[in-house]
Amino acid sequence: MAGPASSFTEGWQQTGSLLALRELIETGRRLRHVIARRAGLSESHLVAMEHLMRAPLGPAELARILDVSTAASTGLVDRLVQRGHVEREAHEQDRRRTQVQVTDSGREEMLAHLLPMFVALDRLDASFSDEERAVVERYLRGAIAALQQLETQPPPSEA
Amino acid sequence: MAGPASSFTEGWQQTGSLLALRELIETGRRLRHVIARRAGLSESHLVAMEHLMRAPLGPAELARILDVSTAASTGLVDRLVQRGHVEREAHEQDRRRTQVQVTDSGREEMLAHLLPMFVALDRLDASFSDEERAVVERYLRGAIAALQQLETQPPPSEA
DNA sequence: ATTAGTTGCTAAGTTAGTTAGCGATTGTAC
DNA sequence: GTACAATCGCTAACTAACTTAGCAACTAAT
Repeated sequence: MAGPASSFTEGWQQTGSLLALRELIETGRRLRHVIARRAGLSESHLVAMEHLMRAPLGPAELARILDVSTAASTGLVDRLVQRGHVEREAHEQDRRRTQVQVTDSGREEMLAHLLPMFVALDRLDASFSDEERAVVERYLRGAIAALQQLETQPPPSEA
Repeated sequence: MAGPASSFTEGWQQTGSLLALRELIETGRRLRHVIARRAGLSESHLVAMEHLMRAPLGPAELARILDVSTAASTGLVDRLVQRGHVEREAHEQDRRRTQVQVTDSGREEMLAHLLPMFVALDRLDASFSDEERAVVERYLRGAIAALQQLETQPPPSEA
């Protein structure tokens, strides 16, 4: 006998855009997994490198971003240092801290893996008009906001 | 000195929709991580359950979908059986195979975690017109196709 | 000056993956 | 029909990446 949640989803009519949205998230996850494998990295390493390429971070900041313990973050940074992808540097003002900085060679190697995806998506994006892109952006921003809200609040069943 | 890939991305103009697209993929990844944690599952378990809720699968099929070894797939199914989420059943025609079937309670528990996301995205989707949704779907399908193509072909640097 | 909190690490342990190999079974070639 | 190849799903031994607990050095707050 199906429970209430199963009954809900059985009767649920999903639009093409909604199905495509969920499939995109799943495809993005799979591609990241494939890229990590090609790069010889774990997915955590890949995500960490993507963040570090934006700006240097401390291991504790990285731990918070990746939602892992500081011990795990230390280990992860150790492995990225071993590969020559990043370097640890002393913090200018706070002697407790270090700054993890991506090396030039690390950045180049990461981009060699990520660029095909950037280029492919850029090409798709360029094939839409400004008006169309505005609609798409509004939809995607709405989806991002909805998902982000769920990250921080517990589901209704926890009451 | 920046390499060629770094120089490319430095000069790269990204549109709002392109930035939103990449941020959506990242937010989807984070939310899946959070949902897995809340459910007390690893991300592999969560992905496996999502697939099994669509249709029963054999451990070897699951291994291919998840891109893990059959040994890992066996272990994963073992743990899902231990939690009462799935059951193994003999295959009707092929005595080598088993079918992994989601239990009613497993399905209910998974949906309790996933439903808030479904509902939130459904609500967003409903706030767009048919014409707008058509544009969004075309964009998302294009993005999915582009990403799927990259899963199967090596990047240009491997030549 | 003292207390509270943060940073980043080590140690010991756990989880979930890997590779190698195997028996049972099915599929293919002859 | 027989022999061989391929597939399925598992076990064993090992590895990678995480966890919790705890610590010294340092900064923030009082």
